[in-house]
Amino acid sequence: MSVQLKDIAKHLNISISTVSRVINGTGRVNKDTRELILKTIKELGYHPNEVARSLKRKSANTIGVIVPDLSNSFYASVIKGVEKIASENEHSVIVCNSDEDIQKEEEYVQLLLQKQVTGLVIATVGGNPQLFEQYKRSGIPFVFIDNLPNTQENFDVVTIDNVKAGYDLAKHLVDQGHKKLAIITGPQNQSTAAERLLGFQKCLEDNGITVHEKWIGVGQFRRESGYQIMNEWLQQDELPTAIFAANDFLLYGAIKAIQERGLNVPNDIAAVCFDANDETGLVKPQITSIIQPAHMIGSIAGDIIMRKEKNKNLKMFEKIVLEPKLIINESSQTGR
Amino acid sequence: MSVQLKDIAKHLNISISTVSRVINGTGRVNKDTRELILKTIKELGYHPNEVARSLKRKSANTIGVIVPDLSNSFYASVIKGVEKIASENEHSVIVCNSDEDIQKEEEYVQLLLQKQVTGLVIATVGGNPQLFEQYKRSGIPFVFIDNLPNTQENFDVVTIDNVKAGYDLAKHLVDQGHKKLAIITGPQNQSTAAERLLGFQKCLEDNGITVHEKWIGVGQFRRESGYQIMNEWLQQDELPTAIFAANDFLLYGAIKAIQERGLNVPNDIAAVCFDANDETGLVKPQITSIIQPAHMIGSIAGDIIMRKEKNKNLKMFEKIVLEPKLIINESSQTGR
DNA sequence: GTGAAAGCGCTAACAC
DNA sequence: GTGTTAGCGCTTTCAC
Repeated sequence: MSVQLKDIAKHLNISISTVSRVINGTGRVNKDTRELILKTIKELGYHPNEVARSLKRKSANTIGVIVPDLSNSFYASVIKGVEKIASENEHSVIVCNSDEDIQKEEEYVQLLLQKQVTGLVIATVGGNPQLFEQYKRSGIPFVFIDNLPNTQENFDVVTIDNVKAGYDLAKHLVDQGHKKLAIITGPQNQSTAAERLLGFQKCLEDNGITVHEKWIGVGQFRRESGYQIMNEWLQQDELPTAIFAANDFLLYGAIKAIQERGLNVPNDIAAVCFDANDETGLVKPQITSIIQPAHMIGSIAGDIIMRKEKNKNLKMFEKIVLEPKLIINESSQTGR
Repeated sequence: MSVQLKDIAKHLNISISTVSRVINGTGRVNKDTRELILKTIKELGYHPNEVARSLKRKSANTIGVIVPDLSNSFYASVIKGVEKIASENEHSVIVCNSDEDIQKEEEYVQLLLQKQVTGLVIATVGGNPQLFEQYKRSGIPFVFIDNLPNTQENFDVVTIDNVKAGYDLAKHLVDQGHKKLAIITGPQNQSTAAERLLGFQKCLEDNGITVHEKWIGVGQFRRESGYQIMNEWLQQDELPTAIFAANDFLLYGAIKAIQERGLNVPNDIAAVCFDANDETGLVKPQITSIIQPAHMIGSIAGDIIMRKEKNKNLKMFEKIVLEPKLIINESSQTGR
């Protein structure tokens, strides 16, 4: 039962629309009545019902964000980036955690669409391309970050060149003299996982190094996967001299396995990965890593949505490819 | 223009209300027409407009969450906990990041209220008590986590006993023989910061140890604060033998300062803190820390809101105090 | 078992 | 400069 437009109108014996006008700053209103209205708004503590506004406006002035893992600092930064743009434009952000579950992801997309979001920023975990094409017809802008949809359709995209970054990261290991390289990557229906693998393979081929099937590990983007895959390798006779992980959690798991075996990183096995953002500053060994401009990815994605909202008939799709940084650290510098 | 109720009604030459009935499963509808309706809903790809529903329902079926820092894994876990309960109850979650800024926090509270959220989970950074009392009259449940509002009013609260936890953590250092203890805590208008300090002081007093004013550092809950405060101490003649930090970021910053000085943790200076959740498993030294049941805090907070939604006239406030765990690790075990 | 109609709180023509 | 009114898309009485 909060106070609403009609209450303050009644209170002043004027019409509801005049009040609406001063609230929205639209149309001309007599200066004195404006003052009076503003005053009683304060007094009565009126706040507009955003749901009613959204219904009228046909937009909730909200950006929806779907990420696979809220605990991952990369996504946390992306979200902060989106939020910055959103709040600058008086929009809010609904954050959803798909938990790397395609089903959950689809449900959230549906829900956000039903909530009439202005736009959607999504790091898909391999959702059905046909579904995305169908959503596209809703006219609500989808901006893909991180993982791209497996489709020929045009979509807005903000990402890095994962093939190239994978190549560069592998090249760094090759330059250190490594010939026995293993890779731990994520689900192959996630483009990041597939492309980073591709870059890795390409680099090895270009440098005349064999890519061993047995040293291509595929798991979820989680510590447990990295741990488990590494453990299997550690039980074999021949060990790789360097590990390339497609994200940080995979590598943390792998390193745990390596260390439990009494081996040292990097002296026994070197290690590199994507997205090792050390929030603590105390991770040992410090990880050589590809660092994506996460905050910028989020803010650009937010910008695209804002731009499309302002210019509805803008039928254009942007593919923004950002430059990541290769940070070289202990974990790839063999002491020998 | 997406398909809506009237489209599928028109398509079948029946009334809008019948369609609404089958969608909501309310009232009796002829079995055949029901089937038919369900079928065309599929065909035409109808999805209800949640905003319209929310307006009618006067609730957005959404839980709002405001946290000071999305990058903090403690809050990330809390959010996951809230989200779990929300999705079990077909609600969604709006996440807002106040960035430890009271102004931003207030704006977000206002916004969420306007968005007609079902309830609000908030880790306040010291918002105005009168404001909270005013919000309370809105009838929308506020559940406080982590930091409590500085007011006598009753509110729902899910937290730990920070005084006791602070006491226990300090006691651990005392038991290790430390007599020269320093504390780095957060803004004193955040109850966690104040209460952890209180517990620390109480413990020292109980054990006949002087609490030195000069070794009480107050900053933001950030790495930079910890770094800066520790650096100042390091420039003095006398050094503490142990550092107690009110959260993990503060301690990471302090340790950085200590290590840059060429000193060792824990051999030169022992260190403990709250909330050191090591997501990587590679933080060295491993931190002795009070670990809160973050996921549970979130899910209980969500539960309270769901309960209050179901039972509107439930005029009762719950104060849930959970037990944290004290995890003893390297950082407090002096080698001598 | 079904339909007509009111209304959720707001905005924006359109009249005056 | 101000008021009247028609919706936004849905749910829900109330008739029939």
